[in-house]
Amino acid sequence: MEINYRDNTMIVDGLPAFDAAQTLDCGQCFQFTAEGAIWKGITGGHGALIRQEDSMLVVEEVTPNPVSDGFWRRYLDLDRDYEGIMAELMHFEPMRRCMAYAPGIRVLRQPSWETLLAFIISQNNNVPRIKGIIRRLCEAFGRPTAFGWDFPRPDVLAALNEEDLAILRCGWRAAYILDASRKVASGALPLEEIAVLPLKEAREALQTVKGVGPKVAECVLLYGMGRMEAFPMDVWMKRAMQVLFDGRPSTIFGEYAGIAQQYIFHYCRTHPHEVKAG
DNA sequence: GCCCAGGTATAAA
DNA sequence: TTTATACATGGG
Repeated sequence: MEINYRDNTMIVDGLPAFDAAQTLDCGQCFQFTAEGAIWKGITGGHGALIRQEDSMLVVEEVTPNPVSDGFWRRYLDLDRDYEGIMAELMHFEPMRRCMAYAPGIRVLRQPSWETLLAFIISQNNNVPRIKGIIRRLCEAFGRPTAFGWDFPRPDVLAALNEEDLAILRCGWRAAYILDASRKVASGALPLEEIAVLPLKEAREALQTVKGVGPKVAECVLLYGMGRMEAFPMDVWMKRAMQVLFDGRPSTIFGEYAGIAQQYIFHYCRTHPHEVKAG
C-alpha cells in the first residue's frame, strides 16, 4: 500500500479489503451519501469526496483542513492489517461466507462523540431514518461549512431542551441526546479517557448515559473508540450466532471480534431469509 | 393499515 | 436474574 498527498487530496494505492460502498453504507456510519460513484460526507469537521479509481482510493478534502493531517488515514484505519485479520477469520466456515459476500468492509474509526449520538439515535430505528435525524441535527445545530453542516458540539446541544430538539423528529431519544450532551459537556463523561479504559470499565462508564445500554455502548467502543475487540450484539446477531455458529460465543474471534461481527451483521441484514430460516 | 427498525427504561415475575 | 411492555417516528 502506498499513500500519496497532492494538494488537498490523499491517494491510496493498493489498499487491500476496501470498497467504498460496502464500508460507508453498511450501517456503521450515517454521514455519507452517494452521488453517482462519489461518496460525500462530513465528519469530525472534515468534509470529503471519496471515490475509487481502479486500484486507487481517492479522498479529496473539501473543507479547509490539510488532508495530510492524518484524519482520513485514521478514520479509514488505513494502517490496520486487514489481510492478516481476514486470514485469521477465514478459519471459521460461516465467516468465509460473510467475508466473501462483502470483502471490502473496513471498520471505521469515527469520532467518539459523533458515534455516541449516532448510536443513541439508532436504537429501535432504521438506517434511512437514522440518517435523516442526523442530517437534521447537523443542519439545525451544527457549524456551517462551505461543504455542508458539521456535527454539533456537545456544549451547543447541552444548552438546549426537548422542545428545541422537536425538529429532529427523533421521538423519545431527544431526552437521551440531551443527557449525553450534558454529561460530555460537563466533563462527567470524558470520552477520550473512557476510550482507553479496560473494556469492562469503559462499558460501565458509557452506560451511565440515559439511553445507552449494552448494545449502544458496544457500538461506541467498536466504531468510535477503536476497540476492535468490542462486539455489538443485538437480536440479529444473537440469531446469526445461533444459525451460523451454533451459538458459540463471540470470543472465538479473539481481539478482532468486532470486525468479524461487522461482516456477519452486513451479511445477515442482506440475507434475512437465510438467517430467519435457520 | 400493518410490520418493523443496529434498544432501552421500567416494572413485574 | 430473566421476561414483558411501552416508547416516537416513519420506511417499506
